[in-house]
Amino acid sequence: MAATIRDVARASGVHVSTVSRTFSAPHLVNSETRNRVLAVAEDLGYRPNRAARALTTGRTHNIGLIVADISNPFFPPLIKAAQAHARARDYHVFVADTDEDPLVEEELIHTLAKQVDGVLLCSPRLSNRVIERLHADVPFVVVNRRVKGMPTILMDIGQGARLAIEHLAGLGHRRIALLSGPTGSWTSGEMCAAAAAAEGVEVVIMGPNAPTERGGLAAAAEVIGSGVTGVLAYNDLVAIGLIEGLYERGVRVPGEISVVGVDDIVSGRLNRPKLTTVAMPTAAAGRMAVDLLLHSFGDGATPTLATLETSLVVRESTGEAQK
Amino acid sequence: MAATIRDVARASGVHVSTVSRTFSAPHLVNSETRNRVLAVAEDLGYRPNRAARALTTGRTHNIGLIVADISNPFFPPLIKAAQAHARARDYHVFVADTDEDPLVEEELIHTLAKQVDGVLLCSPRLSNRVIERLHADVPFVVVNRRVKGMPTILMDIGQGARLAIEHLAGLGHRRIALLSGPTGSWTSGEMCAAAAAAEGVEVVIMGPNAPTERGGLAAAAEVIGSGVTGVLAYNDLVAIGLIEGLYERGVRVPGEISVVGVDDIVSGRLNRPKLTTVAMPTAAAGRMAVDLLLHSFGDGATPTLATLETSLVVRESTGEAQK
DNA sequence: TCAGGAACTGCAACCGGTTGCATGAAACAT
DNA sequence: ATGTTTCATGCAACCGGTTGCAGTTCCTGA
Repeated sequence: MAATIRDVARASGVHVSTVSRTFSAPHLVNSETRNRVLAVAEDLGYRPNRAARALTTGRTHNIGLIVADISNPFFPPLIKAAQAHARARDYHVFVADTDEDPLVEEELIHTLAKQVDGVLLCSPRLSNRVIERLHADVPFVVVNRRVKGMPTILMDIGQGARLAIEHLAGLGHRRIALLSGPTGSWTSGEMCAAAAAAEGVEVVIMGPNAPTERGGLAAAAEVIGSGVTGVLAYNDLVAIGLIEGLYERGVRVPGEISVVGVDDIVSGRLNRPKLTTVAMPTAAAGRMAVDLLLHSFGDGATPTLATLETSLVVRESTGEAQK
Repeated sequence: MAATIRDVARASGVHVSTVSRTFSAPHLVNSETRNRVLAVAEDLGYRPNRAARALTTGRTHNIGLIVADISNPFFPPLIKAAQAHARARDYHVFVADTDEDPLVEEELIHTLAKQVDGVLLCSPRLSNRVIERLHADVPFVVVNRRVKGMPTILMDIGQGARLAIEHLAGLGHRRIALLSGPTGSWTSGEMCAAAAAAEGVEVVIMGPNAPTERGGLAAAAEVIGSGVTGVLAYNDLVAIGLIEGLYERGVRVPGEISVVGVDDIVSGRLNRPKLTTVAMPTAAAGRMAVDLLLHSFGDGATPTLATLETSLVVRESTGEAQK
C-alpha cells in the first residue's frame, strides 16, 4: 500500500541504500542524485517507516511520559510543553497515568521500556531504590524527585515553601499548619523539611492528605480544631478544597484563616478568593526534561541536575493574622 | 543486550518460530514445550520487541490521540480514560496537542499515521473534507464532530443546550446570549442550532470567542451592553471568565445575570458561585472511542455512531430573572 | 604518468520478529 | 497392514529500513 524505500529506489533508478542515505545521511549522496530521489519520494508520498528504522538503529524516536494523574491540573501544562518540544525534535510522546499507584507505575515502566528511548518520570511515587533498579532497563529523567546519579529536574519547592511561610509570618501569623501530600512524594518531603526549619513561626504538620480538593475538604475540621491562623497546603486543589470546607463551617478566608496553595493552577486563579500560591514553572520543566533526556542519549550519560526557581504569587487568600 | 527471541530459542532448545508461536499463537504449540519456553523467557527477562512485530504484522499496537489543547480541563479526563482503557487492551497511546491550529492538526495526523493503527480525533478543528481525505491514510474515530461514514462519538450538546435554555426560560429569562466557540467547532455549531430553534426565548449569538477564560472575560462588556439576563457560554472556562468580567464591572451573578457553562470541569465546581453547567460524559467518551477504534480494526470497517447523553447540573450561577 | 585519495554508489548482511509451507511422528479409520 | 488426518515443529523468506565494506570513477599532486 504505502510506498517503501524499494519503490522509491526502483522509480529513481538507484539502490535502496542510496535512498536510505538520502534521508539519514544526506551529505553522503551526490546532490543531483539526492534531489532526484527526494522528488520521486515526494511524488510517491514516501515516509520512512519508523518501526523498521527502530529495528536496525535501536532508536525508536519515542519517549514515555509518566505522571501520577493526568487529571491533576498541575500536569497538563507540563505534558503539553514536553509533547510540543519533543515533536519539534522529531520525537513522539507516550503519555501514561499511574493513578497514583506505585505498582502501576512500575509495570508501566516495564511495558514502555522496550518501546521508547527514554522515560520522563514526573513526581514519581516509586521509591528511589526501585527507580535505580529500573534505570538499568531504560534511561530516565526524573522530575520533582531527587535520585542519585540520574538526570533530574527539580522545582525548588523548598524555597517556595519558605517564601510562603515568611509571607504568612510577615502578616503576623505565629502558628500555621502544613497540609502534607501523599507518602512517597518528594515535594511533600521538601515542604515538611522547610517547615521544620522555619524560625519565628510554629508549623504543625498534618497529613498525609490526598492531593485533591477532597483531601483539602476533609482536612478542614482538623485545621479549625488546631487553632492555627495560616495554612500552607500541599497544592492548590487541596487549598481550594480546604477553603470550601472552611466556608462550610463558617470560617472565612482570609478573614479568619489565611491559605496558601502550591502549583498556580488555573482554578486557583479563578477561585474566589483568588488563591495566594507558589507558582511552579511546569512548562519550562517539561521542555527542559525533554532536552535533558535527548541530551543523555548523545554522550555517555552525564547526569545533570537542574533546579528551577519557584515564586510566590500573592492574591487574595492571605491577609493579616487576626488578633 | 536485551534477550531476543533467538536467545530464548537457543536456551530452550527449540526453533525461533516455536518461541514466536508460544507468544502469538499459543494453541499451536504443545503445552509441555510452551511451558518450558515460557519459563526460559521469564528467566531471561524476554519481552517481544514491538517494533519488530509491527514490521511484519503491520500492526503497531499504538493509537494516537489528538486534542486541540491538553491544558483545556475538558480533555484530561478523556485522555486519562482513553489511555487506561487502551493500556488494558495492550495498546499504547500517543497524545498530541494541536494548539487549536488546523494546520498543526493535519501535519500531526500525517506524521502519526505511519506509527499508529488508528487515531482518536477529539473535537477536531479540521474541516470534514480534510478529515475524509486523511482517512485514506489511517483509521479514525472522531469525537464531538459528525463526519459522514466514520465511526463517531457524539456528546449530545444540542440536547444539553436545550436543557440549559429551558432552565433559563423556566427561571423567567426572556432574552439570553449564547457565547459561541471557535469557528470549526462542531460543538459550537450544535449549540447555535439549538439556540436558533428555541421557543419562547430570544437568543442572541455572540462570538466566536476563544475557548478560554480570557475569551469569557473579553465578552463581558458586550454581554452587559446587550441587555440579556441570561447567558449560555461555550464552555466552563468561558463562563468563569465571563463571571469574572461581570464582577469587575459590578454586575452580580446570579443576581443580575445568570450564567450556564458547558463541560462540568473541576474549576466550575470550585468556583464561587458554583457553576450551573451542562455535564459532558468525557471519560465514557474516551473509553468508547477506544473501543470503537479497536473494533474497527477487526472487521471490515463498520462505521458506528454513538451518542452519549449530557445532563444539566444546576448549581449557583443561575437564578430567577430580574424584573 | 601514476600512486593515493576523495566522492559516490552498490552489495549484502542484519535488526527481531512472523508465517506459509514442508516434514515427521503419532493417532485414527478401514 | 496401509492410507489419511492431526499435531507439533522446523525451515526459510519476508517486513522496511541501516550500515560496513568494497568497487568505480575522477581528481589531485609529485
